[in-house]
Amino acid sequence: MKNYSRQREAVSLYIQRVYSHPTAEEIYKGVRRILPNISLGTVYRNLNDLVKDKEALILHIDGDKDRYDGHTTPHAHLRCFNCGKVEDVFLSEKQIELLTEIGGKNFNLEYSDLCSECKIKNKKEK
Amino acid sequence: MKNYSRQREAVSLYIQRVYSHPTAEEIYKGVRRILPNISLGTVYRNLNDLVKDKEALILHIDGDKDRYDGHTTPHAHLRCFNCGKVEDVFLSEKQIELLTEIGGKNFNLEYSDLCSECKIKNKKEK
DNA sequence: ATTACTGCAAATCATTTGCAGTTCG
DNA sequence: CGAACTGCAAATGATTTGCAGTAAT
Repeated sequence: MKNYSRQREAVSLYIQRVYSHPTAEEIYKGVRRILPNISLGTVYRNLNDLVKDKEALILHIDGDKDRYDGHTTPHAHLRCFNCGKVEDVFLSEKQIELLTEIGGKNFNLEYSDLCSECKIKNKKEK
Repeated sequence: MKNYSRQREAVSLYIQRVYSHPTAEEIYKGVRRILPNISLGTVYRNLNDLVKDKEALILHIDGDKDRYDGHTTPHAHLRCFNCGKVEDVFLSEKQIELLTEIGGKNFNLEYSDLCSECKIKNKKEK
């Protein structure tokens, strides 16, 4: 039977509270403020469990460090090629329907572009 | 100035000829039949160059080994959760238009599902 | 001749894993 | 108690990199 440890709960809570698509290392740093003795290995183990239980998404966006997303309702991601940030891109019902038509329910859609912040900065510089 | 080595040409040719979305290791094995002394490091370096020059796509699909795709016209990918194969999913003009509307031209769309082959096997077993 | 590229082997570094001890039910 | 989980540190393995030599222009 499953054993919901304090460590798992803390990791789960952390990724639900945050919208920054953090790496394991970042989650580790954040959760350490609550559980100062948690180890990075435990963070990885719990993230993997959460992904298996479909309570989190793992994003293999740039081939560097993996990122995690505690929000599992369908949406897309935008990776900024200026600052590296990963931003959520929300989808309408119609868009979700069309994506599901192409290849099924389990889709993963990602873009590289400037994020909204860098787009604004970019305009000002002209 | 750029220097188009035999190694680069062989790697480029290989990924253009093949539709299997090979890993660097697989490309290395394939290219070694033509250039027996090529090294894995050189394969990686040339793949990275090809990606920079937009002559290839790099696919970070399952967080394991990266895969490479020599076909850069817009299409999606289906990763089979039974056999692991990565299959091309072709898109209509209309679908490409929709995807471009959501987040711009540089999109990357991927599904997990059974591939066409495993779907057929699955039906027979019923 | 000069610059770009190679093969080789070692380094890197994100992630996983083995183990002895701990916590949860 | 027994199973599931932890912290720690070491192992793993894909990818990158330094370097001395080679090839392309």
